[in-house]
Amino acid sequence: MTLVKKTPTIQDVARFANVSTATVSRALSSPERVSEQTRARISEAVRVTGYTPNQSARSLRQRTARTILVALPDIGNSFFSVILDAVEREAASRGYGVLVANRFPRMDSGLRMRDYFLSNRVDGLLLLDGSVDLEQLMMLTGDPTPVPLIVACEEIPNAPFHTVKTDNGYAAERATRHLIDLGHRRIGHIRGPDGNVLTGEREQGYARAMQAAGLDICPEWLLPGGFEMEVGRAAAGRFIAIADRPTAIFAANDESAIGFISGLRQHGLDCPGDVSVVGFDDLVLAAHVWPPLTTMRQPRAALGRIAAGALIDLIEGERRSRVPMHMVLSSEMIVRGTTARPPAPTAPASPSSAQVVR
Amino acid sequence: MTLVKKTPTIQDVARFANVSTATVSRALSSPERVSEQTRARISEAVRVTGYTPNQSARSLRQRTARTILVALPDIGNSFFSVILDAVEREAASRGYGVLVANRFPRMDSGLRMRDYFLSNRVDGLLLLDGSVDLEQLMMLTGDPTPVPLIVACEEIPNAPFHTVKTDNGYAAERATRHLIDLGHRRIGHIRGPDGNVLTGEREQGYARAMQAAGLDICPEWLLPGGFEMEVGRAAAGRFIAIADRPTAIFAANDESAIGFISGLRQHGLDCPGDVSVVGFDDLVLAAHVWPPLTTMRQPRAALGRIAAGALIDLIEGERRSRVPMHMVLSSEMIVRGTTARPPAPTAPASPSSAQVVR
DNA sequence: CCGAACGATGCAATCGATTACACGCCGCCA
DNA sequence: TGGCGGCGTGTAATCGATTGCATCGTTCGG
Repeated sequence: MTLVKKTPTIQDVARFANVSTATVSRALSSPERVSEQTRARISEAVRVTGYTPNQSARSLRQRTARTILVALPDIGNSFFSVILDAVEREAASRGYGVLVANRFPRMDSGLRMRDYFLSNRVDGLLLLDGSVDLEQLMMLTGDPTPVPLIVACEEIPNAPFHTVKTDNGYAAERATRHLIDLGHRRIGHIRGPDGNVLTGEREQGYARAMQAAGLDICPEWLLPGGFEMEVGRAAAGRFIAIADRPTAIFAANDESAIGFISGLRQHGLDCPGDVSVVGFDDLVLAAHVWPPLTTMRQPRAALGRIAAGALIDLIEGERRSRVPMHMVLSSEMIVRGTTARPPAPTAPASPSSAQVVR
Repeated sequence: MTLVKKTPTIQDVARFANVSTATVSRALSSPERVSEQTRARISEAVRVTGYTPNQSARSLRQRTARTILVALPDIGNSFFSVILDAVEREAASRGYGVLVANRFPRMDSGLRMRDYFLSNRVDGLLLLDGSVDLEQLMMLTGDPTPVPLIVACEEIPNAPFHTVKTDNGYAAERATRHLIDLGHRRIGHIRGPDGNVLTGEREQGYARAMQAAGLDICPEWLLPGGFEMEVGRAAAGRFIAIADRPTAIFAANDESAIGFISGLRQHGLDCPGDVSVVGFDDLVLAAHVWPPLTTMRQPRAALGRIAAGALIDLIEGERRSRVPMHMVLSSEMIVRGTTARPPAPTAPASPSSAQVVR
C-alpha cells in the first residue's frame, strides 16, 4: 500500500500549475520574465509539491556544480580547520557547497583533482597548500580548460596564480622587533620546514629586523625546524647546547613555539624568565597554554572568507584576468606572557663567545 | 586558431574505439561483460582521449551522487577536524566525496540538509552533532524518502538512528577510578554543557565510580561546565571558593580541563601538586600543555573511519535495517602529568566540613 | 540438424532541468 | 489598417551516461 512517493520534479510542478516546464524553470531562475499571476501559481505549486531542483540535472545542463574544492594538507590541524570554517561559511552564503580534499599533496593529488574537475563535480579550487606539483597544476589550469584557482596562505613560487596570504615577512620583522624593543640582543629563530615558501619569508623578516637594529646573527641561533610541536621540543635540545645562548627566540609558528617552551621546561629553563618566545599564527591554543603565548596573529577567518569569495567571483565572472592578483592581509601582534625583558646577566659574557653586540 | 577543445565524452571514446557508447559504459563499470579485445581497444581509447566520466550525468541517471554530507558543530575545533580527517580518507578510498556543513545546528539546518538530499547532491548524512532538531531530522529520514544517516560521537535521545560512539560512561568511570586509586577521596567534576547527552553519560560514570568506592559527592563539587576552555577557567574561580576543596577533578573534556588548570594557576594553585586533573578526549594539544594532561583518549580517527564506512555500507546496500545499530568504541586511559597522589593534609580537616570519607 | 542458450554488442529511452527558437497576442505608431 | 516590437509562454533539443531490450553469432545438447 505504502507506495514510495517519488521526489517531485519540475514536471510535477508544471502540471500542477498548468504551465510548461520551461515557464517553471524561468519563474525560478529569472522571475521578472514571468507574469505576476503565473509566478504566483507556480510558487504555490512549488510549495504544495515540495519541489527542489535536482542539482545533477542542472549541473549536467549548465556545466557547473555550485561546488568548490578545498585542498589542504591537514584538516586535523586547527590552523587549517579554522580557515575551512570561514570558507565553508562564505561559500554557503553564496549557495556553494564545499568539498574537501585532505592530505593533499600526498595522494594522487593531481589525478584526483583533475578527476574532480573533468567529472564536473567542482567549479573551482582553493589550494591551502603550496607544496603541490606545479606541473600538474599548470596542466590543470592551463588551456584548453582554464580552471578557477586561488592559492591561499602559501604561495607557489613562480606560478601565475591568484593568491591570498598574510604579510609574512613584515610580520616576522615586527615579531623580532618586539623582542629587540624588550632589550634582547641575542635572538634566535626556529625555522619552518625546509622547502616551504613561508620558511624563507619569515626568516628573512627576522633577519631584516636584526640587521635594522644592528644585531648580528650567529648561525648557531638558526634552529632547524618545522611546523610541529615535536620539532619545537627537539629544537630546545639543540638550544640548550649552544655555548652562548640567545635570550629570546622567534619561532616560525605557534606549534613549534609551544613545543620549544615545553622542551625548555624539561631542561630546567623557564619562559619568559630565562628565554622569551614569540610564535606565529595565534592558534586558539596559544591563549591557553601556560604561559599564554605572545604571537603574530594571522587573520585566518578573514583569509578564508576572502579567498572563498574571490574564488567564487572568479567562477561566476568568467573573466579570468590574465594577470594574477595578490592579496595581502596584515597580521597583528598579540603580546601575552611568553615575552619579557632579558634576564640580568649573572656573569660577564665569556670573552671568547662568538656573538656580538655592536 | 586556438579552438577550445571540449572535454571528452563517452561518445568520443566510443567513436575512437569503434563501438557504441553502451559498450564503453559497460567496459568501464563491469569489464567482465565485454570481450577481451574490445576492452583493450576501449581502454586505449580512454587513455588517448583522456576521458573522465561526467559525474553529473551519472548522478542524474543513477540517482546517486557518490558524496556524503558531514554535518558538524565546529570544524575549527580540532576535536571534530581530526574526525573529519578520518572520514574524508575513508570516503575517498571508497570513491566518495565529502561535503561539509559547518555550524550545523545554528543555521537553517533542516532546510539546508533537506535541500542537499532532495537536490540529489548527497547520498547520506554523517551527523557529528547531537543537538539537532529531531522533528526535522525525522521528516528527512522517515518515509517516503528514507535517508542513510549515522550519528557519530553523540547521540540523539530516543531517536532510531544508527550511532557510532565511545563508551563515555565507562570511560568516565575509569577516569574517576584512576583518581581514587591515587588516593583521592574528595573528587569533583566539571560538567559538560547542559542539554548535551554526553554530559549526563560522563557525569553518571563519575558518580558510579564514586559510589562503587563508597565515596560521597558533595553538590558543591559539581561545577557547571561546558566544552570550552573559558568555561574551565571560570570553573576554577568557583572551585577555589569551595570551603573544603576537592583534591582532584574529573573534567568532562580536555578543553575545560586545560582551562581549569590555567585558572588554578592564576589563583596560585598548582596542578598536580595541589589538585589533580583528568580530562577527556585526548586532543593533540593534551600532550603538549604543561603539565601534559592525563586524559581518556577517544579513538577519534577510528571513530571517523568506522562511521564513514558504515554510512557508505548503508548507502550501497540499500538494506536500511529497521533496527538501529549502535557501535561503541572503547576509550583508553592516558596517564600523563596532571594526576598525582593527593597533597598530605597540612592540618586536620575542620570538623564542621561537609565532605565525608566513610 | 534444429533450437535453445549464451555471450557480445548495438539501439534508443531515460534521468530532470535549461534554453534556443518559435508563436501568439497586444499595443503603438505611421 | 498594417506592420513592428515586446512580452509571455510553449515546443523540443540538449547536456552525458546508464540500461532494458533487441539482435546476431556461436556453441552445444538432444
